[in-house]
Amino acid sequence: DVWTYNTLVKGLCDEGKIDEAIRVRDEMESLKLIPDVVTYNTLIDGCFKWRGSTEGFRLLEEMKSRGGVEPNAVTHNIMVKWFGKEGKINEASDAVVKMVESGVSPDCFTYNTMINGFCKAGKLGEAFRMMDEMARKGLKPDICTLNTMLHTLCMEKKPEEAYELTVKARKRGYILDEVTYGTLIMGYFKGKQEDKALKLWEEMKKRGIVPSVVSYNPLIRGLCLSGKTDQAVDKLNELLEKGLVPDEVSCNIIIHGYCWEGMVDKAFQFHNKMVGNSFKPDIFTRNILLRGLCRVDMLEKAFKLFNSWISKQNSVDVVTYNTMISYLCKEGRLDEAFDLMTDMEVKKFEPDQYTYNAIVRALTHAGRTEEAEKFMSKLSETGQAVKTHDTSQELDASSDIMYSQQISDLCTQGKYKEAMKLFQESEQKGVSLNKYTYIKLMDGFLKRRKSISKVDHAN
DNA sequence: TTAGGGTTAG
Repeated sequence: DVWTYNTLVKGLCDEGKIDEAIRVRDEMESLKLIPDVVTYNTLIDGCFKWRGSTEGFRLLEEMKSRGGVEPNAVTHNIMVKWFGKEGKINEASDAVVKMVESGVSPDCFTYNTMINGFCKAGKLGEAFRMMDEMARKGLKPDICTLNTMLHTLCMEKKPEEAYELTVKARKRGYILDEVTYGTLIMGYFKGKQEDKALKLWEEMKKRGIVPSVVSYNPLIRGLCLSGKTDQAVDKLNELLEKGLVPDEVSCNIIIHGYCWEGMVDKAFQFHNKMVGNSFKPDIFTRNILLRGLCRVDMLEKAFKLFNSWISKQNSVDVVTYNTMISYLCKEGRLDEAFDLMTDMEVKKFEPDQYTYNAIVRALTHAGRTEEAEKFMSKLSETGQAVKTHDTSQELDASSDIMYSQQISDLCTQGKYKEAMKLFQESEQKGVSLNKYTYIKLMDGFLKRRKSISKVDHAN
């Protein structure tokens, strides 16, 4: 029946076999089994993932015209997700507006997707506005919302604050999961607090959470970051002993660890061993190994590998090109770097800030300042120029402190509504609040959630 | 049966 076929479609989409998945849809039609909204949602999501947005939109249209199926909340959430992933946060917001217009209410999924998008785009303020809206609509922030915010804090190297938040969250009834701990572990390693990370690993197990690759990978990555790749391998073996299967990410982490320590031979040895163990090297693996070779000055060997990949479909990307270009630049082999840049453009890979940065630095170093300036302007055209301060943000620092202080105070007094109002005002003025203020606001949201739960129970 | 949080490269 339709469910059986939908399951098949999902399986094919997961493996990236979109053409086959579409053929299954056609087969359904010929058997007079009408593809439903689930069939199309699965196909649309798969298309966005493997074929990009153009194909995704085409299928969305096809769903309405050919299938006569109307988009539901899941369809809209898929759109919001992919806009967010592409960093098109405005389009994502528009998608939510469209969703409302077509009579579908944004749900917890929608909000979490948007919040994640804003966090990834570095727009923490917008993320908080979303959380506020969510609360106003009576939707409770859940463990995914919390994990998203934790991730953002950890990326900002504030693992302590993230941890404090989880302590409070647990007191308020949140059940922390493996993702929570994996995120915190990553955060502590990032903050060079290995001991705390390891303590959390134990705490997680003590609380009855059985680790899988989801939490093993951050631990393994952390050990590699601390220059303890051999210990990381021990953890990988521990994972194997438990009957768990390391994924591509786990293997790439270890390979990167060895390369980082300059042990390229060991990296290749491990790579070869794991390939025999059903590990499928991907674009990450190739880029890691390539950079590893370049770092120890084995540029010619790197070139040999690079040339062997370049003719194959999907074997290289802009990172691969940039790796070669930047090491050529370091060696002062500018002409070859330019050749590669031309080649990448022919192959439809857009040079980005890394490409231009490498070229500009090499040109400056060679005293070719005029050419360097020409590329500088190209760099700014990419819209991802080297970090310069936005002058509009350069307000008097005292107003930052003032707003932060006042918002924190209001939170302490439990006046979250007023705190939010002031927060919105600060956003409009472009004031940057300190991290502590964000913590206080988050804490406020958790408290609000608790009071909502209480009402639920009372009802 | 479909959608959200985490882990990998420059």
